[in-house]
Amino acid sequence: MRIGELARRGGTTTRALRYYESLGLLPARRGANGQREYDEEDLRLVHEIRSLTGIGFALEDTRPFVQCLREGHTTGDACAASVEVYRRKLAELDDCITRLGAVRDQVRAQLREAEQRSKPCGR
Amino acid sequence: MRIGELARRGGTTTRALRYYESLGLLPARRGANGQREYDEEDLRLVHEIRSLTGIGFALEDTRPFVQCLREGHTTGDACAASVEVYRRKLAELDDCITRLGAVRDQVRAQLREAEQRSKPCGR
DNA sequence: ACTTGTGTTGACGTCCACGTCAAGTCGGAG
DNA sequence: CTCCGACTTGACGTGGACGTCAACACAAGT
Repeated sequence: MRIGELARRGGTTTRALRYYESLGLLPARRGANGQREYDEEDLRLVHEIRSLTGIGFALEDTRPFVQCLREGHTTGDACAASVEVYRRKLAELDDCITRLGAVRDQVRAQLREAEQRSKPCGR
Repeated sequence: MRIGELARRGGTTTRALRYYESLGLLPARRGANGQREYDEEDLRLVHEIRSLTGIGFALEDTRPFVQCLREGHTTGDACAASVEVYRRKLAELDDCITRLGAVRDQVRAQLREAEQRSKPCGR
């Protein structure tokens, strides 16, 4: 299959796929005419990349997962490096959520305070 | 006072202050030699901007607060537009936290699953 | 033969909040 | 006068994940 079909079936764009290739994330075989040639395996890789980035993973973070699939594992997270990324992301997420929660509380407090000042008179 | 002092006292850099000016956020008067001239009022504005961006507000979001102070109010959030930004940010934060929480749970589940697969054999 | 669709590469644009660098100007101290 | 620090402007870089455009080649359908 060519890049257009892979893009459609993978839920992305040809531009993104060429970009992935430029990062060495998704190298492509070339046909006689120089066009990129992909197979069903590549479609799996694209799905893996998309589902991970969709979750909020950076492209670099998807590399171990893709590598893992390419090594023949049935899932991208069957390798230690992928699991490590999970762990790191989880820690990042926890941290981020905690910080955002604190900020939210702070903004909430400021908002209440501002509202109090604006209508301190009856009711 | 000149830009260097304002930067030091405001806890930022001269580069940032010039950038704020380029955005029309913090216009500066100019002395005879063309140098930017600031006063204590500007320092307050800088503090307002810094404390808001420090919380995670975008520079554009600080505009109503700065404007509010410039209109003579004692706090930047004394104006309706500022309060509106509070509300919007609060909603954004809640939304963001919710989504991140869902992602975290998802990653957690995937992690557990991957760990199960890796050592399904006793203990 | 012609058009349409799909492919190719490369380069530049986007968003955000500045950092960094270059080359020059200005004021005051010694 | 010289030197230093502070100031000026402008241009380019950063990171992430592509979007957009140019200019071209190739294949299939009518």
